[in-house]
Amino acid sequence: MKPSLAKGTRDFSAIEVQKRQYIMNVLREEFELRGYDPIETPSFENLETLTGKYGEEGDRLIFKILRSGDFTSKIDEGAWANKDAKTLGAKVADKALRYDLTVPFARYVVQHQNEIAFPFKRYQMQPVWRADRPQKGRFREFYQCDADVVGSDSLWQEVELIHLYDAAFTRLGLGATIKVNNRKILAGMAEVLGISDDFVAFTVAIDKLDKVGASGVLDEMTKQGLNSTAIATFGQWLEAGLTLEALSALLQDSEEGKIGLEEMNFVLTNAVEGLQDSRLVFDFTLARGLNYYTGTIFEVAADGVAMGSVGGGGRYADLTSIFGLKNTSGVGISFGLDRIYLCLEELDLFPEAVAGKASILFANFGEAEAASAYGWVQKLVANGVRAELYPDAAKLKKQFDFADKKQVPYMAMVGTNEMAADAIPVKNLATGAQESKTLEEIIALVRG
RNA sequence: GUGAUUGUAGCUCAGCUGGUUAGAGCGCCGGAUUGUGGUUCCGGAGGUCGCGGGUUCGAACCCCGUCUUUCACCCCA
Repeated sequence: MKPSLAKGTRDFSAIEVQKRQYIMNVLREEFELRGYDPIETPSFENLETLTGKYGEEGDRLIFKILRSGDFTSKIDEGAWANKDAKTLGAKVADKALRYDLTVPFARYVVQHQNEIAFPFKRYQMQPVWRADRPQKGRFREFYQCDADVVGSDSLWQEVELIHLYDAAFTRLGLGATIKVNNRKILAGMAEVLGISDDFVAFTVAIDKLDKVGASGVLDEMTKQGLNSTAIATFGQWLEAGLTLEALSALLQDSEEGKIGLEEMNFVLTNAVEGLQDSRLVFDFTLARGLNYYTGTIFEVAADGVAMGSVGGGGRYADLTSIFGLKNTSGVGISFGLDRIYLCLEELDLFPEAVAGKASILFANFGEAEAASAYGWVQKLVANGVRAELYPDAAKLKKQFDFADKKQVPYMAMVGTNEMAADAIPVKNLATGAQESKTLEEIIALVRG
């Protein structure tokens, strides 16, 4: 059988894992500095925990897990004959791989509500799965690194999360534009236009502004069947420019819209203080597809790279109520590890040091010599120096080739003459220089 | 889900208009060279031409289906 990977998945080799760990270490430090604690949840959940949380499109992209028993007996003939995928799906599968980290987190909070102290701040770095078609920067298995707070309505949380984004991307050296909006502003616009019932279609159209332009957005709205006078009015708004100032006049008659603007102003004025390298911009076209967002929403684009968003998030006032915990508002952000990786790679921003540390390989000259060499290896390892013995008494050429390929910088030669010696020949493989060294000298040399 | 695109040795790729036994470079294994590598030279192994069907005297090449790759749309990190 020919080995191959499942669609949209990847293997990670040593250097890639090291680079990924570098990113995760930065994120972990920034999370923990601000009081977020780590949790983990299972890779799969009950199907009903996940369905209906991500919108229609999202439901389609959930990876379902086939029931392990005799699922065929649970299907009645009528449903099978109708080929109704939705009903059949629930019969055939009752578990699913997690689609994001937010919904499992909401489930976690409700289930552990008596053990945790609110406001509860957690971070989580785990893979998620989506049954999407792969393309640039899009995989079917990828990592999200999330920070969320639940149990506080305070807008200071939003401010902190913006600073968290800024601090992380600044440290990674990745120029980032943090776009923010507020769902209540969008809702207010729909309300004033009298198209609240078509809110989703409205946001989908608006979201395309930078891609298709103003006329494209209006065409899209027409295609979605929105009220034509509303579309015309919105066209005038677009022409005049939808700044925060303009919106405060336009949304006078919407209570929700006014609240949204208030919130947005608070977040913006407080978040610009102490911002490092990232740009923070209000973007009224930012909508986000996940339908559990209710207030502030975030999205981060990396500067200088053509890549989808490298992060996103927002406030969800009521996500836990689906699981039975009311009046508990949460807000959180997500870092897209895989896309951040691609950006850092493309812009050549990984530091040299992520590659493996220095180490030393002991050549194997035979049974007795190997035993002596292994004694050296043990002493070095005990002193925190990466050392290993070549396991077989192979030809030296082969042992050197191995060291080269593994990029081991030093090789030690414990031959018959050195078996009892206090100092042994150590060769620098890059320069070819060879010198006799004691244990202390080797420790100093390899540690650099 | 829609529309394109890709698949030949471990890797990167040639392979003419359909015509004998499908090639190269790199890598791998062995030797020149039994305790000092990277160079060089010599030899060797390695291929169901993604898979299934069809057309043809004959298919890596043409047709259909399918899987896979990459890209765009939708949506998203």
